[in-house]
Amino acid sequence: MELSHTFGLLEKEARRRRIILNQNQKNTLHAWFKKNPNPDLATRGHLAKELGISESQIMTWFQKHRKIQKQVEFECCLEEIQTQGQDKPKVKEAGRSRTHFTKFQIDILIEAFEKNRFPGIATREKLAQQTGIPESRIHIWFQNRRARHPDPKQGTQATAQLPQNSQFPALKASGQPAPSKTLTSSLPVTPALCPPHIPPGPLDLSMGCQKQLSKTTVFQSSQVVQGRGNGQNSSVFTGHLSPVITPEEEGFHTQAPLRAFIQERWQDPRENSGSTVPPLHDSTQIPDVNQHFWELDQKDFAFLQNWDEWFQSMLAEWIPAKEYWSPGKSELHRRQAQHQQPASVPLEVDKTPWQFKPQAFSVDSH
DNA sequence: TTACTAACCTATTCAACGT
DNA sequence: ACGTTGAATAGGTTAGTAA
Repeated sequence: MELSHTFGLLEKEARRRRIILNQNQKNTLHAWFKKNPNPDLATRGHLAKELGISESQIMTWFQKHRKIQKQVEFECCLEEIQTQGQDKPKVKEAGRSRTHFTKFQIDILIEAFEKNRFPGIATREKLAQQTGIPESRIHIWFQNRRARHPDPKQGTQATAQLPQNSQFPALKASGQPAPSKTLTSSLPVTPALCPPHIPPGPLDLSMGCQKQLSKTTVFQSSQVVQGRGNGQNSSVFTGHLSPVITPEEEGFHTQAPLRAFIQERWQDPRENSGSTVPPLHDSTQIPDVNQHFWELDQKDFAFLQNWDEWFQSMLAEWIPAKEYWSPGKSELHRRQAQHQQPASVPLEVDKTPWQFKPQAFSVDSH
């Protein structure tokens, strides 16, 4: 099977995740929301059947709209307070029903969790089938599990604060390379590989570029390799450690933290990183590709060993740009939106240490 | 190109339930 | 009362799609 076909399947699977609700569905949801903004599981299930979408989508929709409603109410409340100095009664919270998982179900979930902490929709749906638990509950279960059972493979990272790619000017400003079939070890992937012992340098990179600094203790590498070079034509890789190389069904558009993914692959990158459901009819290409990447990962390891050294040099290079980080994030976004990039910030990837990378190579040579 | 929004994430908090 | 853990919320991001 052609690699492109394999990717086609992955794309199809990835796209399946985004479903546009039609007007009828929206109307129904709005009607239900008016009646009860906090439908219970049974109601959501009923709605899901009625509308022909999944219960978890119903849940997401209601979550979103509760948020929106709260915001609207808050604004109204503010107005009222301003005009009358009165407080508004709180919205009554709906009661919670607790799902009781059997040992059998828990065993299946734990097994799946150990294989893959970030299951995609296909995996979750398969688990739902296996266990009889609604997919949305499985989603929640994994969220809770991740929160309460930190990955031991990740070690201590309480101080490992590095900016997300999305806020990282050297990466963001430079943009992703144009889609091509050439697989370059481009640097967007690099921040995900930050060692946990980044010294607190004079330039706090968390400033203005790390969200929720006070709360987040683990660098979220989840968005690091989410380029858009994965659309219709994507037999494309940006970042050779990108999840796209995995047969994992959500690999293409995954938001799962890449760190975990990489670490899993570091253990045995030739293995599927944990998908219990490789949705490929013919995945024979994948191990070859992964073998290819495994060899490249060896190069990356050498790269990582030099991390501290060049990170320091990068800091030195960037210190003059410190004022760039001072504005809040919104300010940063505003500047980016207005293309007001400070001259002191390395905008071209070629001028940064990010260029420290293995050679580009092609994956479609056969 | 831009706005909207579905889907996803982490962190935190609430609350049901078993001990 | 307390610990465990399912559920919900807050606040964020990415990326697909329609306007």
